[in-house]
Amino acid sequence: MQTSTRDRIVVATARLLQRQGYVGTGIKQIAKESQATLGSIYHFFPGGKEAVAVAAIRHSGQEFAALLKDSLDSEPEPAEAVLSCTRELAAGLKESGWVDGCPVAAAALETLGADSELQQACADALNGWERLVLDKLLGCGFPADDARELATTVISAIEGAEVTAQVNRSEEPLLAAGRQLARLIRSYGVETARR
Amino acid sequence: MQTSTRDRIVVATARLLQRQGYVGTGIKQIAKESQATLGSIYHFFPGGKEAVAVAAIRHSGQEFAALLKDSLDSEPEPAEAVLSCTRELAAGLKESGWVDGCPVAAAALETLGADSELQQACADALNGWERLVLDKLLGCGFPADDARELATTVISAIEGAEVTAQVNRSEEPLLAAGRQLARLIRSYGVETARR
DNA sequence: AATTGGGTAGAGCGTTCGTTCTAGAGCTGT
DNA sequence: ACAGCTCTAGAACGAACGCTCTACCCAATT
Repeated sequence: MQTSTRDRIVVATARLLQRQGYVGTGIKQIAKESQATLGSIYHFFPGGKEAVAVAAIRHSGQEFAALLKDSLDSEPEPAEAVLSCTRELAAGLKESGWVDGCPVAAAALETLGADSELQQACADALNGWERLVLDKLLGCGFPADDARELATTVISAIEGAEVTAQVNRSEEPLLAAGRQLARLIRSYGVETARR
Repeated sequence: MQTSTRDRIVVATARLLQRQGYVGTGIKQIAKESQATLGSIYHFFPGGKEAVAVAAIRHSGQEFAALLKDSLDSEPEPAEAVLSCTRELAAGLKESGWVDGCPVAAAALETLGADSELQQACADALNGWERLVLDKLLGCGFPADDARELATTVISAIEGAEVTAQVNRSEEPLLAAGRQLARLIRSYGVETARR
């Protein structure tokens, strides 16, 4: 057995949350999908369903952060980097049959009212991604205020574009958002000095 | 009795879907909230839960379209119009305790896999809103290609910014998106001739 | 060899789900 | 007065929910 049971549970839950949200995902489905049993799940996560979901969201947050970081680092210019990022997301989304969108959006929207630990985990994930974009912009010489506002806008727009792309089963919204975001970033006319 | 039972069901369901999504909303909760009974619900909507949800999403789609149209028409310049729109959304979101976000996003994300009538209703709503923005841009003299790509980007960005704002319980993401979208729109340098 | 305890296995608890069903209330046309 | 209709009312069904519980496996420790 290569991967530990705990990891299998987390990974399977992450995918299920991404596709069907929190309420739509049952503990027994997690058990089946991760090849674990109820006993194992409650052994590793005495907190029950919510605890599993929190771990899964944190996992998804880090996983996507790694992907985002790679994509941002692959291009020196931030405008180009964002563009390449949306292209990657569009390709992945299409490949999954428009099913694997933002890994936290569905769960986040369902648990908004009840400031739970789960909701906090979603917020953390989103803010972590935003910080990656912010750092990229700062590293390219953007003024702090501009960079901050741009970073939140970039993450928000990508988030929304992914939803739109999923609903319309088309890469176009994501690609359009990428092009427009690149244009927006370039409009600040910061010549990237370093790197 | 002012409003008909059917309308009460649709309106109550729309609000519940907006806040807790499709799976998170139960038929019995709809009955309680709308002051109807199970009998009434199944009388007006023989299709069951999904039929109620479809009607509710369509209702939400039109309602938000009206709000969007008013907001867009309140300003001659499209950049200003989008900005004012995000301000309105931010205010409403805050007022609701960060709970009343996009009325279709939650439901849309949960039902992505199963190309149901519900998913189609969500897509229709989104596309209807996009069309309003598109018409505004076209009416202000934007070239068709630019207008189309801008419209999808505007809707996507607002959508995503609303989610980000909800998760962070802050108006800032929505306001930042509004400012940046306005900047983006202005960057096309189209002087609005007519009107 | 015996014991311990982390991990596995799943039957079963109480509750809630969406739906169906029967019964009746309130009105209209004859 | 009566039949025929729309709409209301909620009990009851099977299925699925999250969770608890006991029993068991097996490698490491004594």
